[in-house]
Amino acid sequence: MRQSTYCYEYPRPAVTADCIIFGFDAGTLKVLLIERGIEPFKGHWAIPGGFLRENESAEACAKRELFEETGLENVFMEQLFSFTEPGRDPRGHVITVAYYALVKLSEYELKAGDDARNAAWFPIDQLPALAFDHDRILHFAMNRLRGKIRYQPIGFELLPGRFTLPDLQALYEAILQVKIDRRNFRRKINQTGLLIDQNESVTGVPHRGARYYSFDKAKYEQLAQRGFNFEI
Amino acid sequence: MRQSTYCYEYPRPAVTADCIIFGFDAGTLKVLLIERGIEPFKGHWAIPGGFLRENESAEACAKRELFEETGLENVFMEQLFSFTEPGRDPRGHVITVAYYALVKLSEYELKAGDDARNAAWFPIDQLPALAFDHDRILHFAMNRLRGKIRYQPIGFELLPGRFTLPDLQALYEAILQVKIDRRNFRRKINQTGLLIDQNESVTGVPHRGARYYSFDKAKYEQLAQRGFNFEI
DNA sequence: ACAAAAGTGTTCTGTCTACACCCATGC
DNA sequence: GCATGGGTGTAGACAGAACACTTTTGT
Repeated sequence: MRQSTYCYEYPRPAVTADCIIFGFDAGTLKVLLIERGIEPFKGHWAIPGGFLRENESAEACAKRELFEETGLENVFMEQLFSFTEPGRDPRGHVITVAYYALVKLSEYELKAGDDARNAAWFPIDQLPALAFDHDRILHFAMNRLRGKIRYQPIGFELLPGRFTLPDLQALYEAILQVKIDRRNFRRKINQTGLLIDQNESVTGVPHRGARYYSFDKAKYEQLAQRGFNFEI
Repeated sequence: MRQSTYCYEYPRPAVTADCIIFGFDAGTLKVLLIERGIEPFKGHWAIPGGFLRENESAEACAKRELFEETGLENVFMEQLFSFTEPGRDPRGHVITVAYYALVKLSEYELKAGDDARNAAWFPIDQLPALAFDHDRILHFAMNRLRGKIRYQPIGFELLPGRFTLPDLQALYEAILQVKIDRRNFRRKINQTGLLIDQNESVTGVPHRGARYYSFDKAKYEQLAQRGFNFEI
């Protein structure tokens, strides 16, 4: 049996790891939110997260939360920022190490269903009121994603293993919130030499079907080590 | 009188804020380090930092540490990363929210002298062995600085209010570790329109003295709000 | 045959790079 | 007058932006 209280000479804030989980579906960027079942902010939507366990790193905690909510593992995850102001949480001083993850919604669909808690995907421009300072954290994550997608090939983490160039372009347009010229976009992407042509096309659409490609991650990592810079 | 112990139902890691303090002097990028007077790592050099006080934000804590070590206030400071792995500190689970600060060494020189603890500036390429995982934190900070100086006008935070273009170029060369063409560098800087000519030159040197400039921070902030992007 | 989206090249413009000579100052 | 570093312009290469027509497919 474990002792029921932990005592320290100096006060310590509580520490949580929260994770903004982004997905991309039907041309729309989405985030996974959890409806809180307990106070404070009962009934509000919140970013998934929880308190660090004993001797658990924040990243391990965030990955655990992600797995519990989505069943997904081995996805792209990166530390975002730590929010440490007293007053963020009415229960006392709680500091949050925030992460963001990019998941392939196509893979997620298969595994969902363990919903003891109420979880839902919200389009990024149709968010409900959020608990705590989670709107601030989410804006932080959006800005990071917008900045990073331009010089790191992280967009592919949001698409299925096989995707089309129109898909990829729609993803960039949704995240950057700009229209991109089709010809210039394709040229830039092709110049990187990091797409593998799958020699297959979309079928069953009433127009020419787009070609499938996949991202050559191994090649990218080789090049990255030699100072190559992905830029869109 | 305050109670002598704090008890919580669940275990909590201890939280510190540490701050890498960068300075620039004589063409060299430097960091301020503290020689530890107590175990663990007694006698090793370490990044200044300390435990969060009750209801203190990590940023406030880092600023307090900075002021205690250097006497400087209102300097550029930014959150770097949080280090949360158990095992970082032999005393138990300690998570560190790391910051980095850029200080004008010219102003610092005036105020130094409150050295109860042993503090010293080390050139970035002549570092001693560091305590804990502080070498990792420092490399993190160097990479951030290198990345950020290219698209944010933070270099000016390391120079005196009045500086010359050769000074500025030396700063960029020291941080980016590349040689830059003098003419191209000057053109780029001038194109930003953010330097104010002080109509004065260096004197007392056995060659033509370089002109003094200052950085127009107010103008930059105006432009930044309208989407202007500083790029070198 | 037509509707709907995929695919493809060229021109123009502006920016980055490379490069060499004169200028001011103190000794 | 000479040694030292400060200051300046130009030509060629390259990359980004703008732009319109043809191709494929299902109905």
